[in-house]
This record gives sequence, structure tokens and C-alpha cells, in this order.
Amino acid sequence: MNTIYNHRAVEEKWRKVWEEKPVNPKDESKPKYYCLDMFPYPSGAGLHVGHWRGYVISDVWSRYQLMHGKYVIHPMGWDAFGLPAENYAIKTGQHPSISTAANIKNIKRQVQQIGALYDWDMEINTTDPKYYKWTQWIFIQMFKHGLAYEKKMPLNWCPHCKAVLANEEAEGGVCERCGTPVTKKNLRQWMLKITSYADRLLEGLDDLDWPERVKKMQKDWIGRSYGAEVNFPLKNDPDKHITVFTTRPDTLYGATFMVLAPEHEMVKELTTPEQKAEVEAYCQAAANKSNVDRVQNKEKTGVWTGSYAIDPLNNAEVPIWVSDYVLADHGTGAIMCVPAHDQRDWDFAKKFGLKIIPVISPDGSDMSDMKEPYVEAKGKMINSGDWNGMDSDKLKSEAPDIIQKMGIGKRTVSYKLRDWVFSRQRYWGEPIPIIHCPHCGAVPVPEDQLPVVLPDVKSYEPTDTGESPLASMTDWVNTTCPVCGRPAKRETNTMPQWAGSSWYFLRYVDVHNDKELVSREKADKYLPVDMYIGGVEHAVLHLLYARFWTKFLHDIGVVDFDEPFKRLFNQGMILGPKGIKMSKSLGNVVSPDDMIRDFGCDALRMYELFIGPPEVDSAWDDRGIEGISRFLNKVYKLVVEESAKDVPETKELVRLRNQMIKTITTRLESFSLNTVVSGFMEYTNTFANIAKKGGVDKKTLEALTVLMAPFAPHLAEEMHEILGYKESVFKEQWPTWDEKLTEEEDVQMPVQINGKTKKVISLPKDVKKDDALAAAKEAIADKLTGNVVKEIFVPGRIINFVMK
RNA sequence: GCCGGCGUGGCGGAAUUGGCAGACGCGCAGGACUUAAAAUCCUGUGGUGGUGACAUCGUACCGGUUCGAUCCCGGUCGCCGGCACCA
Repeated sequence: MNTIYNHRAVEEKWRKVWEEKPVNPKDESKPKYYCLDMFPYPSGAGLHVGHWRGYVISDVWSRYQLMHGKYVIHPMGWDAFGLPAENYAIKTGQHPSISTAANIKNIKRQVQQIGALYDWDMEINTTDPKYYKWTQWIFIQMFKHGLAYEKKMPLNWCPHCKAVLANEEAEGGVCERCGTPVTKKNLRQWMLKITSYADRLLEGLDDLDWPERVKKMQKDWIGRSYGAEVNFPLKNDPDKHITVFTTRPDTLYGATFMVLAPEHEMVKELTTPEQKAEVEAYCQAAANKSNVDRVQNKEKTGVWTGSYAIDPLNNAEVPIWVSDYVLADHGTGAIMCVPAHDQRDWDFAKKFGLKIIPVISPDGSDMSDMKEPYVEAKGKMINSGDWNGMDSDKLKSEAPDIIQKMGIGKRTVSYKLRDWVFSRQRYWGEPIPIIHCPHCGAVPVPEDQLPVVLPDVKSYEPTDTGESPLASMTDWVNTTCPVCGRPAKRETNTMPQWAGSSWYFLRYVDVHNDKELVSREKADKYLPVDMYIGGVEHAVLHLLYARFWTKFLHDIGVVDFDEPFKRLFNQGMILGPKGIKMSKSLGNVVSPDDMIRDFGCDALRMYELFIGPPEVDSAWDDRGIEGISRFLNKVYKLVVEESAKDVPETKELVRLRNQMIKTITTRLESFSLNTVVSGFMEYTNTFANIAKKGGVDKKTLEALTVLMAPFAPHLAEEMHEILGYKESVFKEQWPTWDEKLTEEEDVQMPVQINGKTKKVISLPKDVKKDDALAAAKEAIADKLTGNVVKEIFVPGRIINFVMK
């Protein structure tokens, strides 16, 4: 008999059944489980098989939870503000909302093909005014709490995107979107004070069930370092001083010069008339350099201001220099330089002939002939006045307090994290709900007037000046001040693409609420997210911003938790056939639509899992999916033919069934989804062989069907029905196993000589050591020719003879 | 440069706590069915030697610990990712 599985008919049939009778209806009597995908940007190119992977993983996990009696919250939405839609508008003159709606339609169709549990009543679109009303509301709360502020400063500017970038978007000195080297532009911008949450963002990581590498990336990005601020009085004006930040205040006696960033506010007043021309030229050149140039050229440059400061400990005169290796926005923008113990300071001192005084010696020797800086700087203090002879590690921890007591500085903490540049000079984003009044300053739009709807414009083109296209909409821009009623102007910048995604996970559980962003009752019942699945590329962008906003919303009482995502899983990418990233320009994009047509949704789901460990990148292989297709056929054939037979269960089948349930469940729990699939294949092969000899009992076929349900839901429903059930397979509880029944009576024991296996013998599982060794010796008697010096017996594992 | 991670057949990848390396799949080879092909099914498939049972080498490379190492330790090389003048 040739049984053939018709994937098209079966999948269509069950899709209809599920539509009429959802398998995961809202049920408040059950405990909730919130399993979230990172929602996609609805791009015009649609989804490729790589995008599918995370959605398949999350759906398997969701269905697995469902079969443990949970009500699963598994929503989907669209992160739809952003540059591609705007660029398309520039090219075609069509409003971005039109192309966005078309893209959403197509991608929604593709997402629905996954056959996932998504509850489309919860759908979100960040560009919907009903949604971004609350994005704007959050901004206003931040403004009211002093967390949103305006600042004019040199900012990362992408000349290609014609927009400012947050530090997180300008990693490595290039634009995160387009790779163009970032330059600086001095602009007024809206900032969010993420730095005031730095400690909580850092410490909150400890309790999260997240991949260690993501936690580490956030930790490094926040970059907390402990040290001291030290004040160096000016030689010519001892009432004034320069404050530096240092992590090594113990080396203060070795500070032989200081360096200010070119942007430091005191550069001008410190520059002497003789040095003025040179210093100004240097600062001008530094301002024009892109981040990439500044970082790539590590050859030290700099100029002397002509002034001196006084080392507050030993009253030595230290010349004040300007150099671009000091960053304006880290610490205080000024450093004390200890060339004997810092590579950069050493390079600078060597180049400009500055003094070098070693202050730490590993063994107490005088170090005066050092050929390179002693950077590890651990040992005894030398050349350090009162501190001489002290242990440097001990001094390092005590120095901040000593300095504080002396009144020349204080203990302090510094961070790499900067405040979040939150405004963009582009059209397709949430308008910032602020009105600028000449009399009242920046005033928030009253909450009852939200949302501030993004108006239609004629030209979407960004400008080189840093003005938003909205600035030309005079009708919209000109308004009245909500405080004093006099003429005022609207803020024309929009929010960055990360705004809508910083809180969307809260909205899903209460999408239709027009009174609050989420009701406290629903938030308490359904939030936070139990499992969050998505790519690792958001490790320091979206995930950091979302944590920040959640903590803020917690602080103002909107929600009662302050970490949004309890558990995080990062899936690896699916690469093109040769291990190259899939991209339209390379022409190596594999479409899920084609795969579903030829092999079916279940086959694609299982192949996406089988391709490799879910957290690792894997290369697509068109022929691999054929193997899955053969396997699904084999399972179907097994169930159809064996269920017709009415086979009694045997001891062997009971054991195999229990082993199978255990194997699949433990692999699934540890997220080893690729080996779950290979496990199904292996057991199916085993059962197919038993079927040929005698047959497979119904209970075993049922267990196999239920275990497969989260992976191949359509096929599992079909098989469940064939087995005689009227209700959905997802009404079944996840099967359990009896450990005793998994054990075999005999164990296969490898017998080794000097660690090399010579034979495998079968022994009763509770065999005694002496009996086992005797049996083993007999089995390999012909090879035991030498002197056996040691006999090793590990029950159930190994027998090894050490022979000389 | 600093900090992570990884390195296993022709390919994707398996291997509880240190205990039979290569599960499962792809590909390939041979066979069955067929007029033939496709599909399907069966058998084989790390290298070398041997007709064979078997021997021997083998988890990037060098060394160590151990009765026994893909797994632990030290070093080297390569690839990938993060940060990158952070004081």
C-alpha cells in the first residue's frame, strides 16, 4: 500500500478548523504565559526563510506551553516607522502610510502561513495614531519628570541619512543603518536621560534569564568605572581649577601634564596669546574630523595651550595641552596624564618631550630607565611623597577618600553610557509633542490633545541643515501656546525608530484601551513577558531602551515590574546556501512562499528547526527540506497503517514510548530543537521497523502524535483525527514518562584495553562488578595477553583493563 | 589592541557528569521495483591497510592531567561576534 501525505489539502483543512475554533482562546482561569516575538519592520521585500526562524521557534514554545495548560499570549505587530517607507515616499511621492499598509498586508499573509497561534485581535501598528498617542504620552511624562531635555551639542550626524544618530546607532563611528562614516554637527536636540538609570540598568541584568553574551554587551555598553575627580588649580589663577576624572588616583604624583578635549569649555581661556593661532587651528581641525578618522589615526597629535596647572599633591607645575585623544563627553573631558603608567599618555609624552615619572614599581626598584610604560601598575609606590612604600592596590582603593578628605577632589563613578539623542530630522516618525513658546519655553502638548497627528507634507526630502521636513508646514507648525495662549511653534523633529518598540509589549494586552496605555489590571494579570525571542542585533539598542522605558513606567506607577523580559532567546541567522548572508542584491534569498507551496508549512517549520542549533547561524540547503518531507510522509504512513491494525502493546513498545517522551521533552526544555527533530526521525525509523515485524500499538502512535503537535501542528491534528479523536490535539496535555519504564534490562557495556574499545558486551543493568569483569575478560580473552595492572568498572558505562 | 564565542566526515550537524566519536539528515555508491525514468524501498558510506574477522590513525595544531579527553588545564594558529584613545 502506498500511503501519501497530501500536505496541501491537510494544511488547508486544519487552517479552516482553527479559524472557526481557535485552539488558544482567551481563558482567564488558566495561568498565563506571554511568549513574544520581536515584531518586524514591514519591509517591501517581504520575509525570507531566515525571518521565519524566530517565529517558528516562538510558536513551538507557545504551543508547548499551551499543552501545559497555559493561556498563551502570543501577539504580533508592526514596527512601521522608519526610513525605507520614507525613502519610498521621496522616490514616488506616495504617502508612506500607503506603502506601509501594502507591506503590512503582504507580510501579514506570509506570517499567517507559519500556522502560528498569533492572536490577531491584539495586532499593533506603531504608526497608528491610536498607538503613537501613547508613545507621545510617555515622552510627555518623561519631560515632566525631567528626563527629556533639550540640548545644543555636537552630535553624530549621518550625511547620507541626513539625521542625527544616538551613540547606540553610531557604533564604530559609522551609521548603524547605512554604514556611512558619521560626522559631527552642532544641533539643538531632544535628549532622554537614560544615564540616570545607568546603575539600575546594570544591576537589573543580574536577575534576568538572558544569554550571558547579551548581558555582557549591555554591561560593557553602560561601562561603569569607579575612580575620583581631582581638581588641579591653575597656576595663574589659583581660584580656578580644572577637574579631571581618573580611575587611578593612586598615580597622582606621576601626573606630569594634563590634556583637555578640543571641545572643553576652558580651552579658550587657558590659551595664551602666543599659542592662540595654533590651538584654534587644532580645535577647528578636530571638529571637522569624522569619528572614523579620529579613531583610526592613533598617532598622537596635540598642542600646548601655554598654561600650567598645579598638581594639588606636590605643587608641581603641569603643562596643559589639548588633544583629540581625550573625549569631550567622557568623564570631565579633561585628564591628568601619567605617562609612566598609561600607553596613550606615554606615546603623547614621548612625541612632545614631556616628563615621565614612574610612581609604581613591581619590586620597589627605582624604574628610572623604563623603556615602556608599566601599564599593569601593581606594586610599591615610589616618587610619591607620603605615599612612598605603600601597596598600590591598597592605595588605589583608598586614594579617592584620601583626596576627598584633603579637599582636592572626591570619589566618583563614571559611565560610558551617554544620554539618548531622541530627536530625528526626518518625516516618518512620531511627532515630538512639544510646543515652543517665546514666553514659556518648551511646553508639552496637553494630554487631552494627543495624539499630535503627523501631518501630510508635499515634500518628504530631508534637508542638509538639520531641519525636519515638517518645518515647511507652516499651517501645522504655527499654533498657540497651551500655557499663555500666545503664538507659538510646534516641535518639528520626530522620534527615532526605537520609540514605538520601547514599550509595544505592554500595549498588546490592552490594545483597544483609549484611556490608558495599558490598564493596571491587565498589566498585573498578563505582564511581563515570560519569553522574548529575536535576533541578537538588538542587544544594546532596542533591549536597552525597552528596559529603560519599563523602569520609568514602573517608577510612575503604570506597571508594577521594572524588567520587561524575564527570559530572552536569540536565534541565529539563516544564511544563504554558501554561508553568505541572504540579501536581495546577492540574489540568494529563499522565499518561504515557494517552500510552502512545494513542501508545506509543517515541513518548512521542521526544517527551520532541523537546520542547526537554534542559537547558531546556519546555511540554507534546498535539498535538506526534502529529507523532512520524506520524514513527514513516513510518520503519516506509520500512523495510518498501524492505527488500522489494533496492535497490543509490548514491553519493548512501552519502553520505547517512555524513552521517546523523555528524550523529546528534555531536548525541548533545553531548547535543543534541532535534536528534537532528529529524535522524531530516529523513533519513527525504529517504529517503522517494528511495524514490519509485528506492529505498533495505538498508545505509542498517540504519544508520537501529541509530541509532534508543536512542531508540525497540521499533520499532528490530522493524525490525531485518524487515531479517532474529535477534539483538537492541542486539547491534549503534554505526555509524561515513567522513569522506571525507560530502563532496559540489559545494558551495552564497552570493554576497553587501555581506553580503547575492543568489544561491546550485553550485561544485566544491575550486574555486580566481579561478574561484569569476569564476563568482560572472557569476551576479550584473546586480547588480554599482557599484565593487567588495573581493572576499572563504572556501572552502566564502561569496563577498562589497564595492561602493560 | 581588549573582551567573548567557536574550530568534529564531501556537507548541515550529534555526543547527560570525562566513558563505544560521527546520532539524525543531505549528498554519494550499489541493489530492488520499472520497458525506462521519477518517486519509493533496501544496503553501504571518516582515512589508510587487509578478501576477511581485524589492525591502525583520526574531533584545528603542540603539549599536559587521567585507566580513559571532542569535553578539563597550558600554549599556538584560524574564523566569527562585541568594544575600540572610556582616562
